[in-house]
Amino acid sequence: MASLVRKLEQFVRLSPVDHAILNRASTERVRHFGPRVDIVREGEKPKDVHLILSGWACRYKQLEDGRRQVVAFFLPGDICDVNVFILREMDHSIGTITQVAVADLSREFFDQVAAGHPRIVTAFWWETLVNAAIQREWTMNLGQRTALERMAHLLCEIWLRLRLSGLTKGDSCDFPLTQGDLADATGLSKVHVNRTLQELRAAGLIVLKGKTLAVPNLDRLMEAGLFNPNYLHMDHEGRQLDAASITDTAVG
Amino acid sequence: MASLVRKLEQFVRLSPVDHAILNRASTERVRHFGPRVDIVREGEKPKDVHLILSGWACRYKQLEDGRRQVVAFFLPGDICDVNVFILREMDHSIGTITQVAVADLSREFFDQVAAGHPRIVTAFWWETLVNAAIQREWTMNLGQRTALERMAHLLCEIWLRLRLSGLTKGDSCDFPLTQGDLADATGLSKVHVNRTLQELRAAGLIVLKGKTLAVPNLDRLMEAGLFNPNYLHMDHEGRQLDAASITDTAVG
DNA sequence: TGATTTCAATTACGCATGTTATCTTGCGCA
DNA sequence: TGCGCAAGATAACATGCGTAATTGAAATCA
Repeated sequence: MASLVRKLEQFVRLSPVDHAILNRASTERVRHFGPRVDIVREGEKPKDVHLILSGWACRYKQLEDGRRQVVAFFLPGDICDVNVFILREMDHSIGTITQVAVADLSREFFDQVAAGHPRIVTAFWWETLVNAAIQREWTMNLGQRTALERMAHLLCEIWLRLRLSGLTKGDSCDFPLTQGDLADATGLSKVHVNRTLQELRAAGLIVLKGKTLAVPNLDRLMEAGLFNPNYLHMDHEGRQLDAASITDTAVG
Repeated sequence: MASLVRKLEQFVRLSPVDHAILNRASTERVRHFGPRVDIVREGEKPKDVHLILSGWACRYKQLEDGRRQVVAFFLPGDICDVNVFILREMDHSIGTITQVAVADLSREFFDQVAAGHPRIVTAFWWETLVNAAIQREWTMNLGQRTALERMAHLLCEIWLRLRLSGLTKGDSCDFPLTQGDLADATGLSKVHVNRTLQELRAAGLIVLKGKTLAVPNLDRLMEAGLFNPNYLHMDHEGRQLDAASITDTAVG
């Protein structure tokens, strides 16, 4: 729950009671999954909302002939879909990338929040709106950007989201995605993902080896990806994010 | 408001009071726009939520070099973004396609709904979740489908959404999108949109002339677009949509 | 420790789609 | 009624990216 609270508090200041509520929700009903495993499958009835406590996961859709599109990555602190259970069936699947710990949030939890915890409601709306904005940006990414821009853009996004949750150290971070994952997320072939990564490496924009990514110069990577961070809505009401607020935020 | 209520009631039965609330919200503060005009611009502070009363509009994003991506189409009865005003600035623009009438919904309106009208809250969550699902499907469309599939898929979606709001007559409907609009939405060039439409016409899947689209055989068009309507979540709690429920729903 | 599988790298070749350009058709407006 | 411009159609040519196939390097596991 550390990552979730840290993230939400970038946006709304939560009360001690709010903290307690979130803390409780994210320690009850925790499940663990291995890597490369489905948490939820398309067609199932949505039952709970999933909060990623640790590990990476993704949301994906698949065509009958096997073509697969990753439509979102979930990092620690991400909520899969606030209030999904009002829908009859899932229109996509959620699968793990690495080992993952998930907290299941019930309908009752959301009812309770809606009834008496307006700041959490606002924070969840913010989460929902940002996720929608990310999905739009992915549409833009796939529709208009070249392979190189697209890849750079995706890496910038992941980088900033990790940094917001305190999951980067210096200029590097864990990066468990395979080239196949990146291909499914960018709509490129694996071969072309490989070519594109080589190009980014050759330009000195990334250092990607094993399961670690380093970004020596974020500004240059952002330029290459035509990346404008506005859609992440990482600031609020005049509170700007700077290095200090990112690294110093105390977390209950 | 007719289209909005008709649509929402596919999902939740609203009380007479709910009707009155929605009716009031959509008759106060109505604005009219000409075709090809911006309603909201990227970077602005979101002030109200927009409900499209009549006409077609779109949500789009643009890169500095002019590349433009339409990330959503708005049809009558669509709400642009429930609760956007909690964000500091818009990450995209909203522009009209045709003449458009818009009702502006205030923060106070949403507070009032949240406080005392749980069915409307649920209905708005449904609207939000469906819009998110549509955006995901667009990501899939751009990332995995060929030009022909992509175009067929888009046309199926628009067709079904129009039908849900009672805006089709028989097998045809108004269709004000230019090939340029379709290009911006599908991520294809205008030339290739033209080629693709020719191909759909030659296959007898669509009849598109002037500003009118006819779909002689929806099932075949859906096959061509690998279209699975599940993501539109047009049914709920065992209530299936059939021809009757679509055409006979009484609207206040 | 070797066997097995997954992931990354690389090459050769083909095609779906983009680009540029020109021409035609349709349509709003004086 | 016809001018003027936007939208649609068509053709010739260019290319970014996909496909298929092979090899090598890591990770996983018996």
